[in-house]
Amino acid sequence: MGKVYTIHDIAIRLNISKSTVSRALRNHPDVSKETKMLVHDMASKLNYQKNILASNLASKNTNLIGVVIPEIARQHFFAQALSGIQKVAKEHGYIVMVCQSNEEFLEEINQVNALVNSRVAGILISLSKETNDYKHIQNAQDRQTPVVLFDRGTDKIEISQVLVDDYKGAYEITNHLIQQGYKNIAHLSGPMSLSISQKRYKGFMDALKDAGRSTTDAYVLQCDNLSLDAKEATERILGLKKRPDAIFCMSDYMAIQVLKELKSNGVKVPEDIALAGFAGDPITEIVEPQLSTVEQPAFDIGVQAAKRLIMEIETDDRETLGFIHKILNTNLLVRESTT
Amino acid sequence: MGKVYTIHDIAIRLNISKSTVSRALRNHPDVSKETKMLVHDMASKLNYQKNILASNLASKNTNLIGVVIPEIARQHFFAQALSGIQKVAKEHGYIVMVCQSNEEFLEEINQVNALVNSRVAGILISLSKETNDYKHIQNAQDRQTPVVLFDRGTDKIEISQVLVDDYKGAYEITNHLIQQGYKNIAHLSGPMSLSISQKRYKGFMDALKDAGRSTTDAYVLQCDNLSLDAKEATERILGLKKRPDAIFCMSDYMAIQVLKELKSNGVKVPEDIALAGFAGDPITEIVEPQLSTVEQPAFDIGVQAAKRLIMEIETDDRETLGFIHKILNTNLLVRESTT
DNA sequence: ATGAAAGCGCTAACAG
DNA sequence: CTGTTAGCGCTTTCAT
Repeated sequence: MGKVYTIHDIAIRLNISKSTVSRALRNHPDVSKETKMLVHDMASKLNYQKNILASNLASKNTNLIGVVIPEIARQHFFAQALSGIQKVAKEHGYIVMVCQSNEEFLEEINQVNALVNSRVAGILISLSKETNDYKHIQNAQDRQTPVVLFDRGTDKIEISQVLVDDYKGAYEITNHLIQQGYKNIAHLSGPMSLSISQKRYKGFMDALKDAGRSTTDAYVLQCDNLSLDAKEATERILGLKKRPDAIFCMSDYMAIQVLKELKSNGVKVPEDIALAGFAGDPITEIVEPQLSTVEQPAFDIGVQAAKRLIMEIETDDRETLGFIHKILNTNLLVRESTT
Repeated sequence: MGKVYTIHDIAIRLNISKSTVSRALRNHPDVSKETKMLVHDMASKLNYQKNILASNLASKNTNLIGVVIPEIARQHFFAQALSGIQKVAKEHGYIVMVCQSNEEFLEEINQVNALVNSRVAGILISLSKETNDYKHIQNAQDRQTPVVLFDRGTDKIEISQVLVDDYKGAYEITNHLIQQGYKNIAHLSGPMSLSISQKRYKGFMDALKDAGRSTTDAYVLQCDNLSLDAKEATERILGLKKRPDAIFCMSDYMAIQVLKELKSNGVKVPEDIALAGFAGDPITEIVEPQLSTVEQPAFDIGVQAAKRLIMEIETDDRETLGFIHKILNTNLLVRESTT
């Protein structure tokens, strides 16, 4: 039932001006030690809490960082990246607010706009798989809100991005499959609107090509959980007259589903079909057989992206700071499912 | 580089007053169709976006709901609950901002205070496992910010809570173990600061008692990942002279780790030792053997908690609305690991 | 070192 | 239906 006190209240009680209180509270050098003491004491006595809305409105800046990710759950990657973001944000005195786009374009637009309107200091986005238009992002930037993309980027607009070397990661694991002697490698790719799908697909194809394999008969299924889910895709693969002896899935999440489906069809991994994923989700270590995958530096992506965003927020010359593309390395994890 | 326009800008251009613009934008009935048209047109022409800070400051309310959860990842439960929260929030025009306490008390306090200071309309909290003092929550309520606890509650303060029937869930799965003929059931409990640990522990003990079992020699290990992690706990159990023939873990997360450890020690589940978890995490269906567990209505918890919070936010008589304790039912999932 | 005054961008009586 | 006038609670010149 407590009244909510303002600087006014404490100014009155101390018989000084609002301005002085405001300064004292922010530890402004122009305030005497004694006044500061008095103010702080009174503040804690009244349990004063600064109204951040008012503060931000007046000072025209906030300590909020908005994060928009496709989904918070299921993908261990985002959770990890988020931790990285939060670590850095905290160190620099920012609070992060997280929004989910649920992989929906319209929802992403909504969230971004809501964040901009809430006058966040900056925004970190990992694009939804439906996103193929970037006006909302452009718009945010135009409205002086720095934006940094992480993990899922685009070349269509000028913007800082912190990504993973998806191409190389896919290339390496495909190559590993080839080295292991698998002759007929299928690829379950993701929606091609996603940069990561494209790059992983390309890495896959190039690895085949470079090994002198025909890429024309490489069996690729685009699997986006809408028109085609992993379960169905697996069935199709199993139904092929020339059944692949290895499957490279563009994500661990897919790989897990495929594994489940293979098992329930009595197909042995890796004896009958080898299986590889992408992400480095901890679950790949738990399933049987353990899944080979491409480990991503998820936490570090978050860290780098947040650091860059904060730099863009705090610079006084955005113009000459420009944009960066940072590509982080992956790490091939060879496990039971491909050996 | 775009200038950021305000209602003032559009008022000037249209030669009307700010108030009318403000009203038109909010679709106030007192504004003529034509003016509304003009205003909206001009607004979109200038790409006007309302400054929510100013709006909220003036109207003294926000459309933000803060959520504080121990951790966003790893526990599928929270992700699910969050989805439920977001669904309801969206339906009612609220935006949710999510904060992690990382299971740390101090971090929880920080997050709650930050949310209150940002003048969120209300807060949903699932307590950290370190939390045993509730001043920060009391404080938020005192400052007119409704708070609802979900999943992890407490009886120490008067507050609305949406919980799961942990006691009954634990009782039932323990009973199932007993029915299956397991004679020596161990329990890996969680930190006793957590209401859910206590209730699950009690459910376990009572089930034994009611079956006429001696509870004094029931082997219970309190396992909080700090003083004792699941791996170590498993080793201890395996080292027992009178080795248990079943283990009931207070969480699926624990159960998975135990399972891993049992396997790596060549112990067969359920032949040598049966294993059960709690939560209904999808991972329990993926591991081998599939884990018996107690399914929680995670999404629904989120839904109910959010609904209640919004009710408390929007009521004009908080006093007589009072608090509620809502206990949702669980569902026993019997699978391979206990049969 | 402190105060007075203006204003951030919006909403909300109150008039008319 | 529209305009005028005050604020919301804080920051920020500009004086003193």
